[in-house]
Amino acid sequence: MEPTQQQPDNLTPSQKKAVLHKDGPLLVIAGPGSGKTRVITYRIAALIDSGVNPHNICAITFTNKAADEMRQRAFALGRSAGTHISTFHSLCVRILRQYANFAQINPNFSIYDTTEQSQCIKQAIKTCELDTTNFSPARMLEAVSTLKNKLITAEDFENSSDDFFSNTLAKIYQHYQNILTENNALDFDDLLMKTAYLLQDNPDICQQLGDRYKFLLIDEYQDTNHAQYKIAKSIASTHNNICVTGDPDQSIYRWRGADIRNILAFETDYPNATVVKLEENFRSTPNILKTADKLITNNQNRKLKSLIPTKPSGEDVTVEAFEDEKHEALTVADQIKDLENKGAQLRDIAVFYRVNSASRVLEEALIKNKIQYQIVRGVEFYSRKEIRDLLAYLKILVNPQDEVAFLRIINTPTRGIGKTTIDRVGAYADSKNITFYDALKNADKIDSLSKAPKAKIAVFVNMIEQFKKDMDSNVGPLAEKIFAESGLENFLNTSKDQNALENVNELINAAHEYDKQTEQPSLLDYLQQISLFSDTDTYDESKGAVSLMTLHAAKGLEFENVFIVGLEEGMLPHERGADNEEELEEERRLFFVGITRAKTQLFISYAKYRTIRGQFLRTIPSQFLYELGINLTEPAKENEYEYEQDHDDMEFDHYDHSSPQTPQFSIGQLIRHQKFGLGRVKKFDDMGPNSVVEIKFNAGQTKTLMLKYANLEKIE
DNA sequence: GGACTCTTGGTTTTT
DNA sequence: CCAAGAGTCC
Repeated sequence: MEPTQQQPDNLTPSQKKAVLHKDGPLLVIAGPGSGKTRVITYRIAALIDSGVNPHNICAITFTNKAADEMRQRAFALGRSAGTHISTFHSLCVRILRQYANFAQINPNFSIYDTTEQSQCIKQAIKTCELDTTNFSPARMLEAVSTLKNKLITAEDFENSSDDFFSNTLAKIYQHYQNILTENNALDFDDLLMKTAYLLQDNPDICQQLGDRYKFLLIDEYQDTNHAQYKIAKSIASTHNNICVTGDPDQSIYRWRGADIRNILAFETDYPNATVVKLEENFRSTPNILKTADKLITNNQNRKLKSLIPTKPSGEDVTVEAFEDEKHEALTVADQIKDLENKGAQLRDIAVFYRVNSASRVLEEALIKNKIQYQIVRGVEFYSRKEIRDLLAYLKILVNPQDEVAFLRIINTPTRGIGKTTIDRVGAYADSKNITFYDALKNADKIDSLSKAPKAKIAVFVNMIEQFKKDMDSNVGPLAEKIFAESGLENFLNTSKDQNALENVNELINAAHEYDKQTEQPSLLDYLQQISLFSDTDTYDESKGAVSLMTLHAAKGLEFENVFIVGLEEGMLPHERGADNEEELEEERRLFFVGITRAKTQLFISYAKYRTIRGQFLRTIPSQFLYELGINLTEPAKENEYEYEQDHDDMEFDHYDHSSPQTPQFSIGQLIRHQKFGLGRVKKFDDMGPNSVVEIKFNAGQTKTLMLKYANLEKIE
C-alpha cells in the first residue's frame, strides 16, 4: 500500500469534512464525478483509525459489483477486514436467515426472481378465475411489487381497497403470497418487506443490529425505496450514526419504488444532520459538464447544485444525425476505430442505449469491424434455461417445498413424466394438503396414476434422494455430479448445444470458485447469494473490450469515451415515460447520468429512421436535444450514407392504396398538424369520410381527430 | 406424452 | 420483431 494513501491529505476541504465526520447523521450530496466512492472508502478507514471496530461498520451499496469494488478499495487501505459491505438485499437475506423464527419463515427459503414470480402470479390469477388479458401477470406483479415496497401487506391492502380493481388485486396479492409461502419462497420485495417488519415488530432485534452495526453508511441513497428507508432507520435508531450519500439528479429507479424524497427530506428526518456538498467534478471536461448542466436545469423538481469543473477544457461534445440505426451503429464502430488509432484503449470506450434490444444492431456492427466488446447485462446469465435447470436441481435439495423448481426439472431432461401425470400428482398433493414432493414420494398411493408413470416417478424420487446425501459437500463437486447424473449433460450433448454446455461449465467453475473463496461454503448460502447476483455485476473493466450497456447499468461507472445512441422521442425519453412530467424528468436524469459518465469525449447521436418491432419508422429527434440548444432543423452534422443491399426492400408504400377522398394512415406515420405540430399516428380507424386518427404529438398531448377536418400533412 | 407449427399479443429500466 | 401459448399431429 502506498503510504500516501493512508492519510487522506489529498482530499478537498469538503471531502475531508465528510471523511472525518464522526458521530451522528451525515448527508453527503455528491454530484457526478465528485469522488464520492473515494470519500466513503476513506471514511471507513478513518472510522477504523479512530478506534471503531471494523466489525461494527456496515456499508450498503446499490449493486454487488459496487460492494466488491468498495471491499477491494478498503482492503487496499489495509483496513477492511470484518466490515460488512453489501447491498440491501444481501443484508436482508443475512438478517432473515439469522432471525428466521422471529420473521416466521423457514431459513432455507428460495429467492424467486422475475421468471419464478411470473409463474406464481399466473397461478394466483388462475386461482381467482380471472382473465389474464384484463389482469396481465406483468401488471399485477408490478402492482404487488409497488405495494410491497411501500410495506403494504396483502391484509392491509385488502382492508383498504374499495373498488373492483383494488379488490381483485387484493385477492391476487393474497393468493400470490400464499403460493410463495407454500413454496417456502421469498421474492426480492419480500426480502425487504419481511426485514422491515421484523425490525419494526422486534425492538430487541433492532437493538442487537444497532449494536452490531454501530456505523451505517449508505451509498446511492437517492434510489432507496420506502422499505429500505425503514430498514436503515431501524438499524440506526439506537445510535443515529447514519451516513448517506447520493445525488438527487441521478435518481433513476422511481419505477422500482425509489423515493427521491428519502434523500430530499434527510435533514428533516435527522434534524441534527451534518450536510456536506461535493460539487467539484474530477471526472469530465468542462464541455461535457456544460452539456450535462444545460440538460438537467430543465428539471423543475430538483435542488440546485452546480457542477464545478476541475479539468482543463477538452473536445467538443458531438451530436450527429444518422439515416437509420444501422448507419448509426456502423459509424459508432468507425469512430471507435478512429479512437483506437489515436491510442485509446477499448476498455475506455462505452456505448449506452435506453433499451436492451438496442444492443443487437451495435453488436453486429462491432463484429463486422472485428472490435472486441462485452455486453453488460444482455441476456442474463442466470436466466438461461440450462442454468436455471441445473440450479433448480440444487434448490430442491435445500428447499423441498419449492414446487416451482420441481416443475422445472421433473421432466427436464424428458423422462416421460408429462402434463397429465403432473396434474394428477398436483391434485393429490392439494387434496391431502401435502407438498408436491411428498406427493411424488407417495406416488404409488395415487389411484389416478397407472403403473408406468408411477415407476418413472419412483426413479426420479430415488435420484433426488441420492443427490440429497451429498448436500453437505462442496457446491462445485455437487453441481458437477448432478449435471452428469441427472441426464442434463447427456441431453445437452446430444442436442449439440455448445453454448449451453459452455454456460453450464461456467456455472460449475463459478461454484468451485465460491467454495474456494467462502469461509463456510454451504449450498443454501450459495443459492441465496447467486439469486441476488445480476449480470451487471460481471462487468470486467480489465477486459480489452468496448462496453455496451443500458443507461441504467451505466450508473456508477466512468469511461474516457462515451457514445449515447438513439436520442429520439420514444426511445429517450422512452414512450412510457413521456406522458407525465415526473417520469419525463426521470428520463432526463437518465440521460444526465449517461452524459456524466464521460471523462474526455462524448458522442451523442440519433437515427432519422429506426426499425421498431419490425417496422421501419421515421423518428422525431429527442426533445432533450432541443434542450441542449442544438438546432435540429439543420442537424449538427449530417452524414453521407450509402444504402446497403437490404435496404432495397424497405416498404414505404403502406399508404399507397389510399382512396382519393380519404388518405390512409399507418400506425407510426409521422405527421404535421398546423396547430399542434409534429406527431405520430397511434391509431387509425378507417371509416371512409368519417375516419378518425389518434395522434400523439411531440409536445406531449394525445389527440383524437376527425381526419377530414384535421388537415394533416404526412412527413416521410 | 411429446415434438412441432401457427397465432397472438406485447412492447423499459433491475435488486 | 420476438416470445409464449394454443393447437396439431405422430
